Amino acid sequence: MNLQQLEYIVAVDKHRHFLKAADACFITQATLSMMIKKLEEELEVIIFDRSKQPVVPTDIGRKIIAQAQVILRETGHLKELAKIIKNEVQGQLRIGIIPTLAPYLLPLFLYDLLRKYPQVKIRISELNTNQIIEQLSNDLIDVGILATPIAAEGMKEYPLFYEKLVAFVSGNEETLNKQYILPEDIDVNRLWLLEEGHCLRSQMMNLCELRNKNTDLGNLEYEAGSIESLLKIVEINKGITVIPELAMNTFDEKRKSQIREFMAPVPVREISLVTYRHFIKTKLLEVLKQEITEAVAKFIPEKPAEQFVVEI
Amino acid sequence: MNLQQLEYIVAVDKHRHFLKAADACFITQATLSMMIKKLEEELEVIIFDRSKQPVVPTDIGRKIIAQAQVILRETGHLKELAKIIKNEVQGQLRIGIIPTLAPYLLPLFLYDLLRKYPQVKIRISELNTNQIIEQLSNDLIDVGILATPIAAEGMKEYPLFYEKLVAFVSGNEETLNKQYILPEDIDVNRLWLLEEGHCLRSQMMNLCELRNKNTDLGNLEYEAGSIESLLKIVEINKGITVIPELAMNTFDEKRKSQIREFMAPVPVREISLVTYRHFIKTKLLEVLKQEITEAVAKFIPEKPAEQFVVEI
DNA sequence: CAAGATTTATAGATTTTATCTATACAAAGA
DNA sequence: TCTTTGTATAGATAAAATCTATAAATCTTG
Repeated sequence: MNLQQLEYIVAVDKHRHFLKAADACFITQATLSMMIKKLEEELEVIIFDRSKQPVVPTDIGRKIIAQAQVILRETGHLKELAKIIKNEVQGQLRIGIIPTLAPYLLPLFLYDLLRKYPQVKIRISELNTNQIIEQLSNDLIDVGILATPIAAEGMKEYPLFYEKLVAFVSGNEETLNKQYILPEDIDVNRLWLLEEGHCLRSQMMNLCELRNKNTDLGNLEYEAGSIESLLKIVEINKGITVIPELAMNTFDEKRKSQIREFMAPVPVREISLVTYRHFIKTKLLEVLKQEITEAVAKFIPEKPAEQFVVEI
Repeated sequence: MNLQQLEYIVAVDKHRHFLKAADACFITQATLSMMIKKLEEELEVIIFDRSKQPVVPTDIGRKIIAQAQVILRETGHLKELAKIIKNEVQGQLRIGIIPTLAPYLLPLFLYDLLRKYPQVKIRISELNTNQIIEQLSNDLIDVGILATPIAAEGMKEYPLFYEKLVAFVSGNEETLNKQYILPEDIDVNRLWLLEEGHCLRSQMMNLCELRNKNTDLGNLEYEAGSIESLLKIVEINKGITVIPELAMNTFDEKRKSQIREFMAPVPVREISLVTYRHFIKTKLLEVLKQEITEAVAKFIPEKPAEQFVVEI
């Protein structure tokens, strides 16, 4: 017994004519006859009385056909279900995101996304790059939002946008006199860094060609835990730091005046969605990518003519 | 999509293991993988997350599997239904039966049959042989009970029993002196016949080698419409007639004393069930045959050593 | 009542699908 | 790193569904 045979008997019941039913099923009459005969043999029941014109179902046949219709209705439901479900954005998405991005990126899209897709449950963890990679591998999170490229086996990267790096300069710094600066303009001895583990720290070090150098401005030693801390230090004390573009979104005029952009080619960090091997929540990923890209486009409208991705 | 694929995903959901599920389905793991992949492609939905160990259905997969189980349950019902129905004796059976048999045969089995198979509806028409054949051809009745053989195209005969023909002799007839008689002993001029149309009439004529002879006993001309009429005439008047064995079932002693059996080979009439070409109520026919044969066996226990079927 | 039309069944060829064996690939454990 | 476990894939084979052509049966019509 198979679903087609059931369709065939329902068609014959409907048309009361083998040829018409066959046409309706897009098969030849010969095939229809054979398939129905086969079903009858399997069930050991005669479904149609072919001696009548038009053909009529037998008493038994009517019951079989009724049940066949139930089955076909249920298979219709299954197909419908699949169609609805696959287009429906739903389920849980566990996101890991680096701390230098989280407070600036998440507010840009999260609220809209949750309102637009009420069936989607999102769980966010602020993690540094290594933690994200580990948790992806152990299926503790579904997707990471972090700076790329990362050389990690089995990870897939989906670049979202390129975020400029800019300098944030203390009021009494010499660098502030220039409109555009070069990496070389940054005095590595006056550069404040994030604490160990932040990818932005290594990017800052790479940008300024700084290797394992202890940054020590006078009597203060401070490895900042967040960009906001970095900013505060520069403001209160002296020196310079490098921050990503989105961090200056909510800057007041005072802070804005302390920003200095780099001369072309502009250093940028590549921000990507990263998934591990057997990631299957493709629909959710697609939505996430779409929502982030859209939201970010409003804040990073123009792309510099020349840019280069700073290594991690 | 087909029923097997649904069975396969249900099996994988149950065993949470492709190889075990494949064994349970009596196929190889390769086939199972391919079939499930095919279903997933058709529905455009991923049903199982194979990266997990043991494999688990996806959120979507769980819903698909649940609906698959509904469908499989309904197909189970269909098979059950067929099994029950095909063993259940039910439906309407329209029987045509010759008048020389009806009042003697029907009481022997009809009541028991209806009680035994309450789902069976029986409609009986007393018809002569030609009417039965015509009504069978026109699907006005399903089965005939009559004397055979009949040479009619498309008819199928299922012999039930062989009914002896006996002589019923008036008290003042010479023939009564013999214990067993021969057809030649019957004076055709003293033989009462049934009216035209009864097969028993032609059988009587064939038995007595009588052709188109007007039977006329003195001043009475009477073509009887029933065996009971024949008996009454013989009793009241004189002469002789031929009746079938079952007609003497309810005879009192007086009547029994007027019966004379034929010497071997004993003339019998063959009583059969007759159906037309596309008869499909085979189960009902089987039951009818069984019930009649059983009932008649109680009244016609011994079969004569030598007998011959009288032609119609 | 024979000839043609209509309807379903059947035979044999062909295409499609399901299944198998063997092997690859991936992940986990020793 | 090697072995073990679990799933996927490739190619061959077996099974099935389907097709074309035609038969058989019935019905219609001149």
